[in-house]
Amino acid sequence: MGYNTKQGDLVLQLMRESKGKHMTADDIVRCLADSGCAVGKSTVYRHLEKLTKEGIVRRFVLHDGESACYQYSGDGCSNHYHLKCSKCGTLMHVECEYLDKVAGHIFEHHRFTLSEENTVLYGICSDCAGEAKSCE
Amino acid sequence: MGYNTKQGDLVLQLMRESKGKHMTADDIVRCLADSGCAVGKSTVYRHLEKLTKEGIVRRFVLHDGESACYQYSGDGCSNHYHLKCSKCGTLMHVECEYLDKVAGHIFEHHRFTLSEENTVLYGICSDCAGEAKSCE
DNA sequence: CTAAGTGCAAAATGTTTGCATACTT
DNA sequence: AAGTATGCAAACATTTTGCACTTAG
Repeated sequence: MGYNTKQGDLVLQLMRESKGKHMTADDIVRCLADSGCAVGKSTVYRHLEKLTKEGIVRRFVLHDGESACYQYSGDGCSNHYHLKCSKCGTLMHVECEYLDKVAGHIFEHHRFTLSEENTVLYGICSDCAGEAKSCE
Repeated sequence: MGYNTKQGDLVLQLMRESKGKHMTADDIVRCLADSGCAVGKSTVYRHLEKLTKEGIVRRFVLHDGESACYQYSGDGCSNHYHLKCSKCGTLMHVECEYLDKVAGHIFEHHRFTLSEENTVLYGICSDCAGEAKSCE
């Protein structure tokens, strides 16, 4: 896979541009197609696998049966937490110094290496909390 | 689903007996079939979904594309955090003042009401972190 | 008797693979 | 030219769903 190809560049470039965000394989396929540079689904998967192995991209699964997400991990990738509302399903991305310390606490006091990107904090978002409990 | 059925009992009973262990839906189907009490796959899925909603069983996704695991969560599992090792699957129950404050922080700063009992923190336990990375 | 539960097989994902063709080097 | 990468379609695995049939209340 040493060859340099248009498709490989497109995938890497998109991931790099989307630093901070995470997207599913399908998002990537659609995004590339929308920008007029369609790349085959299998090709996208193959590049994502390669990039993941190389550590350039990180792969993680947000609970349930949901599909895998990929995120550029390149340089100083700011880890962020995910808050998911159990009612409406909204996923919130949170960057927060205080929360970053939590991983440190857990490691020091509970001897457990927290994986922020694989962890989803469940609860109720303000919209759902404020409204009547009817959307269940 | 108020009805009491043989199949429902079998699934619940198996989960209860397997307290501490976790198994995939397929494990459960196979296990029941092996003990001479075959239960249809869809029925097993339906009961697992119900039990999960009721909080009697907890659902996990340990790794990437792997299938979901279910574990009896029985009684008194509220008010503390769960740490799940992505390698060995061990579930740790953690009570901790510091972590209790996290929910407060999230509510105040991110307007999100965290649900401790529905949240599982994923990472690597000290046993797995200490050993060679061979159990993958 | 009526509503709910069961289980098969088919559909619906999300991901991987086989293979002929196109592209890199 | 020789070997890789691509992309379609088919294969896969897991979970969900449609529907006729059984069972609990």
